[in-house]
Amino acid sequence: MELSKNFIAAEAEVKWYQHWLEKGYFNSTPDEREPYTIVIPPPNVTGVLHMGHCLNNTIQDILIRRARMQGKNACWVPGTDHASIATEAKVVHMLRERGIAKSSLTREEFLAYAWEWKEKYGGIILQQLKKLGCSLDWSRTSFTMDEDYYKSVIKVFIDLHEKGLIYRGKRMVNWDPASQTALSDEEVIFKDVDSKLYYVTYKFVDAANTPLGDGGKGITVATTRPETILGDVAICVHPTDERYSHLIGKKVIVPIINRKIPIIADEYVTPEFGTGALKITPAHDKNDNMLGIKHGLKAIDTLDVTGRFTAAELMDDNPSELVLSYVGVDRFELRKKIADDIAALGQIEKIEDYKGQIGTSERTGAVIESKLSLQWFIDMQQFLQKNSETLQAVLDDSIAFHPAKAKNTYKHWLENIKDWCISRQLWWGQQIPAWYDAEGNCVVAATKEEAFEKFISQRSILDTQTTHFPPVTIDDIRQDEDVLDTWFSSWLWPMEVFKGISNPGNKDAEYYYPTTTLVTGQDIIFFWVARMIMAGYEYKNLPPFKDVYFTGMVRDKQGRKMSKQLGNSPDLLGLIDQYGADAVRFGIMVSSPAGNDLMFDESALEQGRNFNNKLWNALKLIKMWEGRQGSMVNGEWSMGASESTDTSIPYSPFTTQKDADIDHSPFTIHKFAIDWFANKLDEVKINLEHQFKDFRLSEALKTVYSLIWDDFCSWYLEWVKPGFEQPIETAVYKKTVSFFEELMQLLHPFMPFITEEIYQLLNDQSIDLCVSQYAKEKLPNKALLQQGELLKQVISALRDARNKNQLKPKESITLYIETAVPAAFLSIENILAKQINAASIQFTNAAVANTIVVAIEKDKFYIESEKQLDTTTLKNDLLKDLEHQQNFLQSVMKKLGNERFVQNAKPEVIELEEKKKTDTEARIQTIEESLATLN
RNA sequence: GGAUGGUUAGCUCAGUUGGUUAGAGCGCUACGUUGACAUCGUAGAGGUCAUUGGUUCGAAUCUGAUACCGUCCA
Repeated sequence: MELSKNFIAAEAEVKWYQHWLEKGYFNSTPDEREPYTIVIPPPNVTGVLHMGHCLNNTIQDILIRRARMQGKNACWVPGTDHASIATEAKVVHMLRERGIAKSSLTREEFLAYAWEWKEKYGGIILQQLKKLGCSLDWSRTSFTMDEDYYKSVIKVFIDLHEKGLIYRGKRMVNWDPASQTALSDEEVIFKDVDSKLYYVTYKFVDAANTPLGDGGKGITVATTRPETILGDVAICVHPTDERYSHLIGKKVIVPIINRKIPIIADEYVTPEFGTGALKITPAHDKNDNMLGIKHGLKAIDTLDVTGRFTAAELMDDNPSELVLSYVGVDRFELRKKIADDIAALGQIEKIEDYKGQIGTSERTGAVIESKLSLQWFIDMQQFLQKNSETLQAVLDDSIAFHPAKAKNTYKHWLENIKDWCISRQLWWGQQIPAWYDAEGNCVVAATKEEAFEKFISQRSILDTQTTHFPPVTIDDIRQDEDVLDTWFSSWLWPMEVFKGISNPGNKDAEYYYPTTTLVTGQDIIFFWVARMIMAGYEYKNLPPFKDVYFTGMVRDKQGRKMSKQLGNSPDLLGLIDQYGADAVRFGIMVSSPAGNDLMFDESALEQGRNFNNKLWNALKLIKMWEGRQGSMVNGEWSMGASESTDTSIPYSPFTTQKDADIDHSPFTIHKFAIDWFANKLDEVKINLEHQFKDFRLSEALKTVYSLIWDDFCSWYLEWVKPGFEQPIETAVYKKTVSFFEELMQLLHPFMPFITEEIYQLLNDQSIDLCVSQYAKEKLPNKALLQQGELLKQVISALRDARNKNQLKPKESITLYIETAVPAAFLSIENILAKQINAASIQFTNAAVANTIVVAIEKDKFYIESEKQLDTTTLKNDLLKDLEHQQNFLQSVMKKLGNERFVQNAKPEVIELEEKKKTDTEARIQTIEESLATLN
C-alpha cells in the first residue's frame, strides 16, 4: 500500500467522523458502567463557532473521549440556548431589513418569524462542532425552547412562586432603552468613560417661597447627569459637614422646573466628592432611590422607556413651555439642552472633565438607565437560606473548581447577592405564566383555564370581606406580556436535558445526574454556574456536577479581546480547512493552561500541523519496514514475517535484576531499546493520569507530544532503525507497531482524526481506536529509565564533541570507554555505536593518546579519529566545566560545613548533599585527568 | 472605591507540602539533505525568578511593604 506524502486532514476528518457516527460510538444509554457525563454549555441557537467555543468544546471532547477509552459510559449532550435578547435582536434586525417594524406585528406573527429564523440558522453551530471532531451524542440534542423544556421552565416558575421565592414588584432595574427591557445586574457591563461634571447652583427660597434676590446665595452640587435635574426631590449633605450643617432643613429651588425641595442630611454622602452636596433623583439612580425610600421622598420619573424626556409625572409642577419643549428629546441631547438652559440662568458654576463609569447593556451596548419598573424577581437571600449547600459545596470542594481561585469570586458574589430580575420585555422566550383580570389583579398559573379557576376561588374568599369585586370572565383574563430571562431556563440545563424536571425520576435523569464535569468560561460563573448549582439543590437536592473547569478568554497575540469591531477573531472554519482539525485542536490546547487567558497565535497551529507531519512520517518509516521483516538464525537473516525462533538473550545487566516487570522475550540487540521505551510509556501513563486528574490538559498534551516526538521518534526509532535496506526482526517490528498503537491511543483524545487514521493503517484492527480501551498502567523500572537517560546524555555529549571538532557525521570514529562499570555499557553499546557513528567501541583502563576526551559523570570517553584534532576548544570546555564543578562543590561543602544545616535538615536532604559532594569530587577528578591527557 | 489574581529566558507559560547547578514550547545561533520527516535533524546560546525588608541552616516557593499589570464587583 502506498502512503501519501503527507497526511490529508480533510479526507480523514470526513471519513472517520462519518464512520464513528455510523457505528453509534457517541451514543449513550444507561447501563451498568460508571457514567461520565458532560452537558455542553449551550451556545446561542443563532451563533457561529468562534475561538472561545473551539477551546471550550475541544476540552470537553478530550475529557469525554478519554473517559470513553477508560471504560466509562461517556455521554456528552449537545444543544442550544434560545438566548432571548440576542436572538430577538437578530430577528428584529432581519425584519427591519425586510422593511417590517416589530411594532407592526402581533406577538404571534413575530414569533412565527422568530421560529422561521431559528429553523433556518439554528443549529449551524452544532454542525460546526462536528468539523472540530466533537463526539457528542447527537440523539440527545436539546433546545431551551423545546416543548418539554418550555413546560419545565413554566413549572419551575409556578413552583417557586408558590414557595414564595418569586415576587413581583416595582423596583429599580437596569433598563436597556435600546431593546426596551429590564436586565439583570449580571447583564450590565461597566465601562470607563470621559464625561463632564456639572456644578449646578440651586437657589434658596425664603419663607414666602420666593427665590431670594441677587444677594441670596445658593447651594452648588456636582452632577454628571443634569438631564435628570427635573426629577430632583432633595439635596443631601453629610450631617457632620461643617460647610452645610447650618443649611439642613432649608429649601432650595430646582432650576427650570422651579420645584421647591429640602436640604437633607445622610451619612451616605461623601463630603470629598464634588462639592459635598448631592442632588437626589430617586427615579433615575439606584443610590438616590435608596435614599429616597429612607427619607420618604417621592420618585419623579422624567424619562420614558426609550430614554426620551417625558413630562407625564411633572403635571403637579405646572411645567413651563420650556419644560414641555423637552418632551421627546433623547437623554443625551437633553443633557446638553438642560445644561445650556441652566447656564443661561447663570446657575452653572463650572464644568469639569471627569472620568467615570457607566453601565452598558451586555447585548446591545446601550447605556443603561436605572429605572423604576414593575418586574418579577427571585428573592435570592431566601433562596440561598433554603439551599445553603450552594455555597458550602463549593467551599468544601464537593463541587471542585479548577482553578480553585474561582472559589473566591463565587463566594464573594453569593455573599453579596441581590435579587434576580427575571422578567424581560421581550417576546422570544418563555412567556411568564402570570395572569391579570380587568382590574389588574394577578394570579400565577400554567394555563388560562387554571388562572380563571384561581381568580374564581380568590374572589370567593375576598368577597366575604369586600363586596365590590366584579365577576371575572375568562375573556377578561390577560397573560403577562413579558418573557423570562434566558438564564431562568438555562439554569435547569443539566437536569432538563435528561427530562429531570418534566419527567422526574426517569431512568436517564437518575443515571446521568449529577453530571461529571462542566467546562465553561469564567465570565458566566454568576449567570450560569452559580444558578445551576442553586437549581440543582432546590430540585434534586444534589449538585449538578462534580468538577467545573473554567477556561480563560481567548485573546489575540497582543492580548486584546477577540471582537468583531477589531476584526481580530480568526475564521475558525478557515483555519480548520488550512491546518486540519487536529492541528487546530493541538494549537489551542498547547497554549491553554486552565483558567488563564489564552493568547491565540497561529504559530501554535503550525506546530500542530508539523506534529501531524511528524506522526505521518513515523508511520511511513514503520510501514517501510513491514515488508522487510526477518529473523536472525545462526548469524543469517531468514526473511519473512514469521516469529523469531531465537530464544537466546544477549547479555544485559538487567537480566540479572530481580524485576518481574522486565519483558524477557527474545529481542536480540534491540532488547534495551524496547525495554526502555516500554518503561517510558508506563512512566508517562502515570504522569498523564495525574495531569488529567488535576485538569492540567495543556501539560498532558505536551507530555504526550514530547513522548512521541522526542522519546519515540528521536530516540527509540533511531535505536531500532535497521541500516539502509536492511531487514528488521519481526519481533522488534511488532513491538514497534504496538508501541505506536499505544501512542496513538494516548494522543487520540487530543487529536482524534490522525490518530484513528494511523492506527488503522498500522494494522488490521479489530476495534476502532475511538472506542479502544486503555490498558492499566504499571509502575516503571526506574533503574532502566535512568540507564536510558545516561545513554541519551552520553550520546549528546559525544555528538557535541564531534561537532566542536568538526567531525562530519559520516566520518566514523573509534570510541574508548574508561569506566569502573563496563557492564553498564554492554547493553547499550550497539545503540551508542550507531548513534555516534563509531566503527568500534572498546573498553580501556588508561588514557588513550591523541584522542578527544569527554568526561561524563564518573566516566571518560576517548574519541579516536583519523582526522587531525584541534584540542583547544576541548580544553576550554573542560576548563569551563571544571570551574563550574569547583564552584558547585564549594557551595555544597559550605552547606555541609554548616552545623545548623546538619542539625536541622532532614536526613534525606543531608544524604543528598553528601552524594552531591562525592559525585562532584569524582567528576572533578575525571576532568582533571582528562586535562592531563591533553597536555 | 472594594475584592481578587499575577510579575520566572526575546515571546507564551510550567515550576504540587521551602532542599541538586530554576524547566518546556516557540523564536534565536552554528552545522547538516541521495531514504521517515527542511512541516526536518544534531548541537548550542539565553534567566540577579519585579523591587525591597523579614522568617529559615536553606526562599522562585512562606511573610511585610512598594511598583506595575489583569480580572470581578460597585
